[in-house]
Amino acid sequence: MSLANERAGDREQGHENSQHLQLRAWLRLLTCANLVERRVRANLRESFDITLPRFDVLSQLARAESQGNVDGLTMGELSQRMMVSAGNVTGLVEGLVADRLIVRMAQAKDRRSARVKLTPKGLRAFEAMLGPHESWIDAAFSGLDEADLKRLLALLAKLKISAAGATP
Amino acid sequence: MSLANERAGDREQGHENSQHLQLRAWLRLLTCANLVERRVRANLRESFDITLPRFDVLSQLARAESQGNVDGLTMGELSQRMMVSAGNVTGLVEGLVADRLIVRMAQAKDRRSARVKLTPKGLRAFEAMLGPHESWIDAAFSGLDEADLKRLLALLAKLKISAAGATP
DNA sequence: CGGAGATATTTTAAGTCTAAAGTATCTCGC
DNA sequence: GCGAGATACTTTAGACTTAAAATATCTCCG
Repeated sequence: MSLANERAGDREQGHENSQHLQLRAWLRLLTCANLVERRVRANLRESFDITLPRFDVLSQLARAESQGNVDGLTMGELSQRMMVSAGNVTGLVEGLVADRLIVRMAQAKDRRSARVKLTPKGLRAFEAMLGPHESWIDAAFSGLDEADLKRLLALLAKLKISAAGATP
Repeated sequence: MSLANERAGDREQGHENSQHLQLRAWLRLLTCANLVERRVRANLRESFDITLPRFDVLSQLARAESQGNVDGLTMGELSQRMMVSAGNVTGLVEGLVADRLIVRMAQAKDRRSARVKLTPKGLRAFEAMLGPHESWIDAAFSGLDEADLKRLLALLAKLKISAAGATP
C-alpha cells in the first residue's frame, strides 16, 4: 500500500475499536463514495471534458431509452432518478441543451411539464463514454471479488431500505 | 415499505440481473450515501441551523483535540481529513471564524500556514450536536445488525484500499 | 548568501446544489 | 364553469465545490 493510500480518506481514523459501528460504517461508506466519485469525476473531465452531473443526466436519459422509454423523461423524473432537487435539474438541462446533447420538448398533454431526450449527438457522446466509465468503476472495485460484490450489494440493499425509511 | 421508499434512490433500477456487479455496487453505494447524507443534512439544519460541511469542520477539530492534538489542525490537515480541496476549506473556516466557533492562529514556525482550533463556544456547540448526530446515523443504519455492520465495514475496507489505489 | 524549486494557502472563475418562494397549469368538487 | 388546492417547474439567494492560477514562505543546494 502506498503512502497515498495511507493518507487518503482518513475520515474515520481515530475510532479504534470504540464500537459505534454505525458511525464507523457511515464514515467509511462516505470515504469510499468520495474516493470513487473523485476518480470518476477526474476521468470524465480528462477524457471527455464533461462534468459528473452532466454525465449523470445523459446516463439517466440513455437508461430510460434503453428501457423502452421513447419519449424521454420529464424534469421531475430526472430529478427523482438523479436524487437532486428540481431546481438543480433545470440548470443542468439548460447547459446540455446549449451543447445540443439533449432536447426539451413541450408536452401538449400537460403544459406544465417538459420532456427531455437525448439527441443523436448526445447518444453518440454517451455511448463513447460508457465503456471507459464502466472500466473506471471496475478498476475502483477491483479489490472485491464476485462474492464480495454480491455480499456488498445485499448489505447495501438493506441499508438503502433502512436509510430511506420515514423520509418523505 | 412506503411509496416514498419505492421511489427513493432508483438510481440503480433497470439493471436487473445483468451482472455488471461493480457498476451496480457503485450505484447502490452512491444511493445509500445520498440517502444518509440527505437525512443528516436536513437534521443538522432543522435542529442546529448548521450545514453539514461546517459540522464536518467542527467534527474534525474535535476529533483531533480528543486525540491529544492540542494545537488544532492546519488548513492542509483539515483539507485532507475532510477530503475536500484546500480552497474549499478556506471558505468554510472563514465562516466558522466569523461565528466565533473556531479560531485561526498564525504560526511562528511556518508563516505560510495557520492552525485552526475550536473555541470553547465551538466545542460546546459541537458537543451539543454529537449525540443527536450519532442517533440519526444509528437510525439510518438500524436495518443492519451488528454482524451486518461488521461485514459491511470489512467490505468497505477492501473497497477503500482498492478505490484509493493509484490516486496521487 | 541567494535563488531555484517545493510547499501552504488564498484567490478566481465556473459549476453544482439546496431550500424556499414564485409562476403556470391542471384537477376536481360543486 | 369556476375556483381551491395540487402539481410541475423555474427563479432566487446563498452556500459549497473544484481546478487552476496567484501569492507567500520555506528549504536547501551551490
